[in-house]
Amino acid sequence: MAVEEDGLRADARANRDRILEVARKALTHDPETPLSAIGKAAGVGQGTLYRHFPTREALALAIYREEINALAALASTLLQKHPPLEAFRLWCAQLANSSAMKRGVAKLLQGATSEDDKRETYEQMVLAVRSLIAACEAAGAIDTGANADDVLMLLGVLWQLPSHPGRDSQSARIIALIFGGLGAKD
Amino acid sequence: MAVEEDGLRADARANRDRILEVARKALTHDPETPLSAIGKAAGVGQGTLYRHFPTREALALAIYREEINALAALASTLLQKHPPLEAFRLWCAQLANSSAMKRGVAKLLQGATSEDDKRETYEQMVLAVRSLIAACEAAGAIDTGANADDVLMLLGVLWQLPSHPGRDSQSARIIALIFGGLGAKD
DNA sequence: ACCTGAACACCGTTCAAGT
DNA sequence: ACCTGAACACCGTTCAAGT
Repeated sequence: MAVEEDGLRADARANRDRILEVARKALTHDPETPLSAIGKAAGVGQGTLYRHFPTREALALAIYREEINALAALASTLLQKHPPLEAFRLWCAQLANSSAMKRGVAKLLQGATSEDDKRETYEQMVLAVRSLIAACEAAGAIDTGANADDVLMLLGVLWQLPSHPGRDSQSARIIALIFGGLGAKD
Repeated sequence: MAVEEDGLRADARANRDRILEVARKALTHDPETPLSAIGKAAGVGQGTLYRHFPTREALALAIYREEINALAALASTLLQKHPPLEAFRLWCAQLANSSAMKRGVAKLLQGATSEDDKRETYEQMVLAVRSLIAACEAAGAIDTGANADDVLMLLGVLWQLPSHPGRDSQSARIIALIFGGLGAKD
């Protein structure tokens, strides 16, 4: 009767979820928390942690996947409720604020094209940016010809900004710079 | 009679130089080369390596410091020989091509403001960008009010680009985007 | 089919002994 | 004043034994 959404046995799924929950808190507090400490805090053996997430990177990816999925989905939502350029701006602001992931995912945007699960996550983000660009172009709100990969690369610096007093205003300035590069008509 | 340029004993200086030389090759080949392997390859004991460079980051910083100094110095050289906007463009192109450092220094631009030696290196780069911006503004070649930290942050992605077939053209596109954001008149 | 936890390997860090 | 290299500590990874 148990619903097995992903073919995992119930206890395995429970372990997986518990690891993710513990790891999210631990890694946002200190990105270099020993995996052994996470395993212990989650109450699972070393082997269990390692089987679910073969590497530290795989663990980080699993943690942030939901958050990235939500961001990607947000693009079309915003496009339905707002004029294209406004939607794009709101999306960028949201991206800058999704500080939970911070530098954890910055690496994804770097060597992104290597492994499969990385590529998949990265592609979602590119598609979101591409749809926002396309809508703005169609509305004549920005110049044509912008490359989604390039823009995402630049937006990626918003995740690399250290958290300091002027962080929010710096984000705003950087977004304004990028929109200027896109030829945004405001 | 020995000239001690930095107060180091002759053998200590020789060791330091040898470590840097070996480390440069090893780390550009594989950024995660064990420090112990570098020590062995340089023919020094573990303790010697560790005393000269207390952390992996300190070693990387020492390696790239010359290269960064050269880049920073290049700004004023270019400004003397070319119109401001042209100088800025050439400088960015050079920055994109200084691939020897690649991702090694990308971290510097992130949490840059933490330790002292990092800050010093980072400041050099900011000053270079600031001088280029100021010259362009004075010549009316770009809009006024751009923030050097922001621009350097964006230029930093040029160091994060993975090396793939279209890398050079992507660099050029990204630079063009940034210059568009600056309001460059071409 | 999945878990545990001891065992192993590796690497960064220290430090007593040397020159 | 600087170096060596063995010793230590820590952490990622594996695997035989369990349920």
